[in-house]
Amino acid sequence: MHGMTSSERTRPAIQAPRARYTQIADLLRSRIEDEAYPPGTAMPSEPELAAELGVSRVTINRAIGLLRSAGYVKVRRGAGTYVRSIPRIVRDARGRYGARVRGTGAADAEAKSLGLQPRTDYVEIGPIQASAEIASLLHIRSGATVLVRRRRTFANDEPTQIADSYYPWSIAKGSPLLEMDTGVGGSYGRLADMGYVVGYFTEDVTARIASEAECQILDLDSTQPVFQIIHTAWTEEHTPIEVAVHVMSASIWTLRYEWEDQPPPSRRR
Amino acid sequence: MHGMTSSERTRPAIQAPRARYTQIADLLRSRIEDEAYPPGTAMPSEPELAAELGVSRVTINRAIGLLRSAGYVKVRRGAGTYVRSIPRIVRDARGRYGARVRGTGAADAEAKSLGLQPRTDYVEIGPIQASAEIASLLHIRSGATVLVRRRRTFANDEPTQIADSYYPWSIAKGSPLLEMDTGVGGSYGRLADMGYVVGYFTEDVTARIASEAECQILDLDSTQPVFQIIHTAWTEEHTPIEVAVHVMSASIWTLRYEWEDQPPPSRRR
DNA sequence: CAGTGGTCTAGACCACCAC
DNA sequence: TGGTGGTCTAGACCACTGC
Repeated sequence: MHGMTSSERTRPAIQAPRARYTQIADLLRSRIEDEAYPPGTAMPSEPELAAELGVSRVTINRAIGLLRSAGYVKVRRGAGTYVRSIPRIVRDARGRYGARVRGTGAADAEAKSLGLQPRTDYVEIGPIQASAEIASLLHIRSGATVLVRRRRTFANDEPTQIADSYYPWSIAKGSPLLEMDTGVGGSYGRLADMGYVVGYFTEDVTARIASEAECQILDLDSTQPVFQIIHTAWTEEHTPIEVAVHVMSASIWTLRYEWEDQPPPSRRR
Repeated sequence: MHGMTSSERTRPAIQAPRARYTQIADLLRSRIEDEAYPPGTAMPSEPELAAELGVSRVTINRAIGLLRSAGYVKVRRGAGTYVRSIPRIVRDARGRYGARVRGTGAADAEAKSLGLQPRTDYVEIGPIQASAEIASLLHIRSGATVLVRRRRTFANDEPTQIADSYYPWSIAKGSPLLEMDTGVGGSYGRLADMGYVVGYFTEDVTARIASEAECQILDLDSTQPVFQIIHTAWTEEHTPIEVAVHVMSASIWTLRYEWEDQPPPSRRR
């Protein structure tokens, strides 16, 4: 079919039962893994690939869409499609929030351990009205005032994470939590100073396709999956004192958890 | 543009800077959330929607592709596109593996608590050659023999999870782990009988687009994200005695973790 | 057999980037 | 200004479903 004659043996067989665009995605993926297209370099343009493989540009575009979802390539509009080169970052929940290691920079430490240049930007620190969801997580009434600390973290100037923390205003009002630098021991240190000692943490992890806003902030494609972590710090008396919502690209991060094998505590939430 | 005259006010405005297919996806999503398209029912066909919204069928198809990725709808080839109705299932890692609660059915208990009809199928139980990855996780040499137990779990006959557990053959050989029913206390109970007592667990969580094989087994679209959990059971002496790989649809599951706030143990892996 | 969604193409227009 | 990717369309063919 389609004028395919003697070239049948020389060009890769993009035919047959499986959809062409999936076969092409597999082919391009293998070229990336073999470093025929090395990390950081531009792939051939879509018209070039279309000509090489004997399909329309739309089909190439769709194949590349699969590679984008999987995080293999990143498109720069008008400039070309580039092979990605960021290694995975491990987020060790327990180490991260372990009493010893705390500081301003759990995320920064993770990035640095991989030889990446970390940075954290604060976007907003101040009181707001709690959304229904945040209020429910903090066990306060919807619309009550909460302190929000919105941060963005970067590795080699590439955005890696959105992290928004919320505290009941009754706790945060007039405290060092309103400052950008919360000092030695970080926000949990300051909470402890005020008598709110963390007893345990919970995290609820979901994964979903990134929203449009998240794509903007994290520089993701609109078809890439993200992790959303709802992190809650509880006192021993089972009062939530902080809720943090983290959103991060799933293709960059691995989440690590660790726990002892023992009967769960008598508390039940 | 495009023959749009007096109907401009009556039909939704699909125009303007944003791509049409994203606007259409938003529109359809809101109709699903408002139950204009109730759960379990068929959406209008693609040609119908194309006529209603004044766009080509390809554009409708692309919009529906977004809803599929997000798990809002499920397509039955040749029959139509149906609104999804499965609730989220929470997987509490600690409770799940807590020494008290163990049995054959952690996944089953989770499903049952939501009023869903659980089922677990065993696909394979027997010795195989370890892949490089599994061997590395079990701290044995690549190609060594391991016992694999491959299971599939279901809720209301819909597949929810792939779970493959691996044990060093030196431990598993001739043991009750070769049986389908491992009895009271499950596989960890039998390991303990043999002197391999679990000290702690680790889980490495990633999320990615489902592979073709996983789409088949889990009845997913090829653009939907899945969780992959690498679960390892360790003795107090830091020897891995079981590795389990779980793959599950991200749009169905929420993963829950909980831990005490204390300095991490001295061990470091 | 008619209707459904899956895929593909050629051609087109656009916004954006780099030169 | 030319090249890049983003999007859209009309028309087509296909496999599959259900009657």
